[in-house]
Amino acid sequence: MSAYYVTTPIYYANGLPHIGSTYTTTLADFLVRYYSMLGKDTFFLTGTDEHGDKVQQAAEKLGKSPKEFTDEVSSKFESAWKELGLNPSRFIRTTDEDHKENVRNILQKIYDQGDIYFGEYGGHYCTGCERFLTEKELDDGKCPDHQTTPEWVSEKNYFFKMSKYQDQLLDHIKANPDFIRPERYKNEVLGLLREPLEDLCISRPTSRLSWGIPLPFDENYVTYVWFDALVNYLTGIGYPGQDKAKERWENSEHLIGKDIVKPHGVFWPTMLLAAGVPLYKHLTVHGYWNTPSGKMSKSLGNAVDPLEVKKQVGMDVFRYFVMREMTFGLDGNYSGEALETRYNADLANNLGNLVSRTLSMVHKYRDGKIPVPKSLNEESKKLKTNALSCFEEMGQFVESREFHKAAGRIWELVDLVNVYIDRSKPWSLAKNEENADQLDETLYCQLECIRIAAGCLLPFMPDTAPKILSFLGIDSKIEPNFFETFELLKEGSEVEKGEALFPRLEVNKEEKTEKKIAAKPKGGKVTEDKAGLIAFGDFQKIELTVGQIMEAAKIEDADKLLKLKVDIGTEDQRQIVAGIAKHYQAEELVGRKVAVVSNLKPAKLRGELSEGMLLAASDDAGNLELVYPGDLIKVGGKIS
RNA sequence: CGCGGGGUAGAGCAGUCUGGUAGCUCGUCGGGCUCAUAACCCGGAGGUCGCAGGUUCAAAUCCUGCCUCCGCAUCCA
Repeated sequence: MSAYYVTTPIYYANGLPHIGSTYTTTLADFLVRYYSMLGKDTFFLTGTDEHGDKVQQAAEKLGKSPKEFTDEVSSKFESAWKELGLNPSRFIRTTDEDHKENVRNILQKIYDQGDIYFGEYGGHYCTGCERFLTEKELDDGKCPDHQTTPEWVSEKNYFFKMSKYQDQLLDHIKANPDFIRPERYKNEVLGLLREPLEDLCISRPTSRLSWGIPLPFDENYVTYVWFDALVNYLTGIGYPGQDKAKERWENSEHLIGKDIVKPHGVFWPTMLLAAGVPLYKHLTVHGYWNTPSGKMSKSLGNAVDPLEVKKQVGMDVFRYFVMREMTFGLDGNYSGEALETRYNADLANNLGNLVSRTLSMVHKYRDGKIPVPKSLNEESKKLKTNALSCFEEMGQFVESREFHKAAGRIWELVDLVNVYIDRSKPWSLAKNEENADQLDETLYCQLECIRIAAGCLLPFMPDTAPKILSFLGIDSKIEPNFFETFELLKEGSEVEKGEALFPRLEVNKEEKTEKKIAAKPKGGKVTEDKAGLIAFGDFQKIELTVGQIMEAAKIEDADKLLKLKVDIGTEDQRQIVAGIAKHYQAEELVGRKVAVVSNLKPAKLRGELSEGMLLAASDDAGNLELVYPGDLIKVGGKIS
């Protein structure tokens, strides 16, 4: 029995699962389920990354010890995955004792062989941020957050001789084309390796950061980020000591998002080479989920909450959607509308309806008992051929990590059955007793196809697929011949009528839509009718307030933006960033009354928080004029 | 000349490495069927593949130049 070992990144312990981490973890869960079906010994690792200054600071802010803080966060992660039906074999924490020990052992080994040295590290240190800023972060030589000039501080630290292993890694990548995939990311790493690698700073002095794993050879330092975090992939399976660990490692796959290609594609393999550990087998990289209007981010508040999605449509639908919708490796768009379209088209109309119409016919024409045909005609044989190759062909797409095509292959079969039914016309056959054999044949082929499709669907939809199989009177334990025979369902066994698997979602009925669909996370969505008109209720959602500009200033480096402080009658003034710098000078705006959209979701523009927008009129000639509410209504007055 | 990713039917996207009838989903129009979740089936309309050059018998695909959109502060897949 061969092994399969998959990991997700360990998630940093200062947030909660969001669409990205849920996507990665879902893919891992899918792969584990798939390879388990093939009879492999699978292991699935995820967990939390708990050391570092961010965590230390976050804990301090809450008046907690780092350990208390990470205990809470990591347990939230753990229970969230459980809630979402994602079941790792181990949930690792970088604060776990075996991990700390493992990290120290590996560090010691690499240190002993001379690949870690003590050196000087210099940088722009901002005391406000309590960290080094990169050249890029500096804004005209100053810290963008504190507007202070950082001090040039040099610090002694330990460095890992990454450069020593650069060529070895390059050779490995060239010799193993699927080491990093999809190809675009392999090319990215090859690009990084074209330049000489700098050695990696792997420590922080305890005087500055105490929340970490002490270096085994110098207790005045803790290890910083790379060894702490990446080594978890070995600790998770107890490498090298534990049984099976070696075989698992030989069949390991790291699943990551495209933002952390460099640490996983460059740092980690060189670390492994230094540690004398064979390299992992695959690094599989996926793209980002964006919203139709741009990137998703916590600070913009448009991030999708997976637990909310689960509540609305269920995890199976989410799983299917993310795997089917995104071309693996590229970025994809996540929207309630797209989800709704997939749901109705693929799940309700095709799959759900196919199951429903088939079961209904078996009940109507054969009293709910499965009939077995005497022979198959050409049409049925063609269908059978497609069904029997479905799992294997899907598997080929899974192997190449083209999940969208793997899902698509199942629907190729589903579509084919719908066409088959239409051509066979069982409802006509049922009218004449002479056609009983043909009717048996048609119904049986439908049922067998549904059985196989549901089997293929198991890793995609672990709740729904077993349900379909149970409708057919079989359990979801996959026998070795499950996908190889077209004669598995037994004559006379009963099928259930089954409830609708995926009730259609009604489009353009605002209330239902808002309730059922995972749309934009807050505020609901505005539904336009065909003439582009919105309902009065939609308009009412917009809160307009009379405000007065108290301060105005131009934003550096932005030719259109002004930063304004606006009094709208509330206790605190609102900061609003407005794109009107081409039409108004900052000075002339102070004191001016304006109409403000006061319940707009805050956004950051050029790093400045904007908590609303100003109403302005414009024409094709490029003129723009702020809407002016007049003198009668005081600041804070409502506009409607 | 900062880095990276895009620009292909009304919308969303494949296809580009490995040139050779431009494909998928949704929408739309017309027809069919009635077993089914107003579903399913058939057919049609709709594209100068961002622009301009070049290589080639042949270019969405290779080469050159240009235009344009998006991401690159913390966080984060």
